[in-house]
Amino acid sequence: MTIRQEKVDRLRQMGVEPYGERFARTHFCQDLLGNFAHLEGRPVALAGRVMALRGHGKASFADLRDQSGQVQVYFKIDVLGEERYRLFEQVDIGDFLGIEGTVFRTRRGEITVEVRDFSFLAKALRPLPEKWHGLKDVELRYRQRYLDLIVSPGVKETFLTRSRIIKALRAFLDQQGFVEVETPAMHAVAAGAAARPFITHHNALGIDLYLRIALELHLKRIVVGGLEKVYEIGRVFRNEGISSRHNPEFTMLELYQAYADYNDMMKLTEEMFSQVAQEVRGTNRIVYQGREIDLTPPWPRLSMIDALKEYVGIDWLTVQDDAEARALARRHGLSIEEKATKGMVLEELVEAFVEPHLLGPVFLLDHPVEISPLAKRKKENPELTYRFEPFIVGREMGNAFSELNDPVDQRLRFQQQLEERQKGNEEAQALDEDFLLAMEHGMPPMGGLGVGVDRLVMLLTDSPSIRDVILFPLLKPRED
RNA sequence: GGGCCAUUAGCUCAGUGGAAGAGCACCCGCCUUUUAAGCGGGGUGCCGAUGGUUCGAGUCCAUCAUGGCCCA
Repeated sequence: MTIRQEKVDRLRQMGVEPYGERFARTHFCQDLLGNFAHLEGRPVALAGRVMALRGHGKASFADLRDQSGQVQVYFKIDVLGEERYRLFEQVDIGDFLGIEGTVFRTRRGEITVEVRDFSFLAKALRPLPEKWHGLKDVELRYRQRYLDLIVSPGVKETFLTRSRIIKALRAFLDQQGFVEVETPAMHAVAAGAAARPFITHHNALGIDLYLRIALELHLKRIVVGGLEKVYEIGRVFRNEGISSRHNPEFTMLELYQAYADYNDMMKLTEEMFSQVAQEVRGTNRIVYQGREIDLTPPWPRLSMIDALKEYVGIDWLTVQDDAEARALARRHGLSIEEKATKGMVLEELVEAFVEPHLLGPVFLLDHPVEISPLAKRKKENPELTYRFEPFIVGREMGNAFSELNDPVDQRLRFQQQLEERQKGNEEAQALDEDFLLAMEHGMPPMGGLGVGVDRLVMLLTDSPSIRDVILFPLLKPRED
């Protein structure tokens, strides 16, 4: 570090500014590799970071990298003259240079630029990680993601793919006639999902606010207002633990379609996943962690009750009450709280014995009403709702329902959630009076869908951890 | 929250109670088509932190910190 600082000082003494300004680049590195026939002998101007140096006394090779790729550049004292060659001797691996020169091919066949002039765009004071093994320390990879992007193979591609996935989602929804909207991230009431919120404070208003845990209730207000197909792709925040599948802030896609139901949402989901996979992978048959998954629609529909019968052999329809449900689950080795209701037990059983087996893609449907306070009850069985979750590789990829639009029932459901909360369930949903006010003005029946965008990106980039698809995952600050 | 594992040079790692090491990177010298360039020389360190055991601790023990994996 001090040695590199001395080089900066030396350059300034030589009258050269180590931190340049605008540089008029004519080509990307990849252009030279892909179009050598047309560029041989022609002048080009490249800008990028020095990735390697191979000195030969009075001539030297360097590898210059830009976003498109990497190309070799050749500095020769005959061409540059002694003075500029002395400047070149101050170049380190990691520096940003702008170079001008002519394209040729070396004896060994490598496409190279013979440098006629160059300038320092940014001198690096710290070295890059080792070129061969790269960065193995995952903590360093996340804390200094810029280094990870430079030296770890595939990382840049993952995030470029993430960008293409989000573009493809937008393209699909726009093409289906959905309107993209933006709703507040700071809420007076954190509702719309079962999760604990982050609390923040507004000084001028003198009130606490919550970072949103879902997009749902504001998007529904918009449908009340007459926009019939809306979506938002946005960050939500949940104050919970961190794991390879959970980051406290993550990206949700939510969409709502008036006059549709959850069957329409299933069709939309499978078409959307399929189309996005085609767009970024070029196929419906993707491989995730060694398993092949075929996203071609239609996906199987499996009700929770049928799933329980199929995977565990339990006939749920014969279960009479909460106590019997709890006893049944305990016989299967689950520890169930005394206050758990029949519907909660059903969810526990399915989560424990069914979900891990759902390689999918498959829609798991018809969730109990107690755990689905925003979903419409099933006509033929009011203990259940028109709700589904798409599962792929045993992983919940989203959540959707025919949305409850009866304001009286909605109030009742919220109140049941409040009772839950009083019993100690900190994740029970909050009552959003302002949302009820909107619904009381008349909310059309609609289908709604939420998709965990990060999990979709994991699936389509074959990434085992959510941290592989979030550029800066949350970490504890370092002490020093 | 619980269990297991990791933390040594800028990076990747070895070092299993007795003199802090290797490769890359870096520094000095040589080298005008090399490419994980090469040749010769140089170790640049708070061994995560704090206590303890011991004649002696990178190594053993305890606590803490950060991270990873598994579980709740």
